[in-house]
Amino acid sequence: MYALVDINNFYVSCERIFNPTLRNRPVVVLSNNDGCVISRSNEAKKAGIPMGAPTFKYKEKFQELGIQVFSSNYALYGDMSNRVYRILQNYTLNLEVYSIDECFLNLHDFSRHSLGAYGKKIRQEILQKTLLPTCVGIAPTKALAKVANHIAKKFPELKGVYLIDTDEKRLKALKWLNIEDVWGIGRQMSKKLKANGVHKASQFIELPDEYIRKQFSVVGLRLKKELEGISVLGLEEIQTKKHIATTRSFDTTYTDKEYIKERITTFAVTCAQKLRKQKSTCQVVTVFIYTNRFNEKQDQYSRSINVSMPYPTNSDIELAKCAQKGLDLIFKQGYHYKKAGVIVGGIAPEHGKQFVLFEEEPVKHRTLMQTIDRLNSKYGTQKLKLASQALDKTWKMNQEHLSPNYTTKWNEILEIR
DNA sequence: TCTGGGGTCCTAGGACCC
DNA sequence: TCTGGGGTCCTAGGACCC
Repeated sequence: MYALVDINNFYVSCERIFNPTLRNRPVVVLSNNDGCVISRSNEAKKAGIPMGAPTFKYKEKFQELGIQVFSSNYALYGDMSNRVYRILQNYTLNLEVYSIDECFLNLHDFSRHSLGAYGKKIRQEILQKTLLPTCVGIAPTKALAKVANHIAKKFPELKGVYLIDTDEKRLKALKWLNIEDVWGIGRQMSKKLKANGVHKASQFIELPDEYIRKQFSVVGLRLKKELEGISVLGLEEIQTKKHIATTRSFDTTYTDKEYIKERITTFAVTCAQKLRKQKSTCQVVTVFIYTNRFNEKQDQYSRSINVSMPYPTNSDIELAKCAQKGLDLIFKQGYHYKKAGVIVGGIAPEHGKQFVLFEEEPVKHRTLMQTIDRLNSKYGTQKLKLASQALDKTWKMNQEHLSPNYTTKWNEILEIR
């Protein structure tokens, strides 16, 4: 049996912990740059604020309805997430951190007769120790645990915990569940399914295997098995990432190559730092650029390219060089660029690097990078930069509604007091 | 004027091999 | 008139997730 523990309206709930006046009031949290809504309290959902609502279109509505608005505060959310996972680790080490606010637990060590009670206990402990409300869904497969969690969320009388442990309950749940709410069925798939008269999860599992395989590939087929109660998705405990990305939308569009080159360089450096932090190297750098897809009047252009390196590295200098080379290959003059990014792949551990026959990373880099990291951690991130990064500029995000870093910066809190 | 960022996995098609 | 079969690997693009 699997449990899915999911923190309710996570970012909003984090803001509420330290600001009790927000309780029972409509609250939303915005994305980077305050661009759009990415977390909503139940009150905000009821008020008709959709997920992904662009801030500029909803500003008046926020005011009208007295909705409290926050910029995203990842220092706070990341720290609260860690606290929750430390609690869960006391229950079992057999867990998969699925996202910042969701965690799968494998419950095979737990007594089958009291799974519901365990769910309640977990929920209660998290609430007591962090003030974060969660829902717990328990079922024989991960996809069904998702379903159970969804039910726990929708029916308050269940008090946040639902257990699917019989076929009867499973079928009842699937008859109730709308097809678009099934984990793994997104916009395209539900459109196709509804066009064929499939509106409920129960109808999906009645479709023949061959049909699902053909229309939705093995991914769809696996999902069918999972919903039938046959577990095919295991717990993915390994936490090594396959890609690490640093990407941003710009405040406005830019046509100047030098500007974009500077941004790309900084993204590459950030990727290198993320790699060093987790003691990894990479061997492929992907660079991409986009125009503004929302502006239909402008000519659209988007391209990405992979640049392979001769040896695995996590050096700022190597990655910056490589990313700049990639940009040179894809940049086209005359377009208005709105977004760019750098993604590194071919990730491997720093130690036990593969032996390279002809080329070696310059040894100097390793000690240089260690020094840079040390100075930056002492004097603030990005104090020490490469010359190809802009020295005079700091790229500030739009964050008009940022809350204090309650749990990680005590001096800030004391100042407020 | 103003629409996020960071991930995963799969498939199709092309280049290449013998 | 007639032009093989069976592979691998890589990339771009698309679907999905939170």
